[in-house]
Amino acid sequence: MSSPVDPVRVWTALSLIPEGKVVTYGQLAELSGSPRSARVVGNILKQLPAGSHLPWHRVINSKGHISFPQGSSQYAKQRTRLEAEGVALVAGKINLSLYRWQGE
DNA sequence: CTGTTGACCAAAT
DNA sequence: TATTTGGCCAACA
Repeated sequence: MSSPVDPVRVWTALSLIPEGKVVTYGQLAELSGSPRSARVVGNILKQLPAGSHLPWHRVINSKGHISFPQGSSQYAKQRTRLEAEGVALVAGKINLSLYRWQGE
C-alpha cells in the first residue's frame, strides 16, 4: 500500500521547520506522510519557484551534508543562509544531533 | 512497455 | 573507515 507524494503536504511540513533547525530529506518525507520518498521530496524542492519564501535551505541529507556540489552557487546560498540563522558547518558538515528538528 | 535518472538512505561488503 | 549495492518513488525518453 503506497500513498502518492502530495507536494502540498511537503510544502506544509517544510513551512513548519523552525529557524536555526534542519531536517533530512528522509525526515521531511515522513513528516509529509510518505516515509519512503526522500528522493521524490528532493525533486519537489528542486521544482520550487525561485522566489519561494519556504525554508528549503533547512533540508540536508542524512550525512549532515548540503546536497549540492561544493563550489556551486546553490551550495554557497544554502550555506550562507544556514550560518545566518546560527547553523554551523564544521568541516563542511552539520551536526545533526545538535541542529536536527525533533518535530512538533 | 522497459530503462534511466535523481537536492536520498541504510545495510552490506 | 570507505565504497558498493539494493531499495525507494516519480518523471521522462
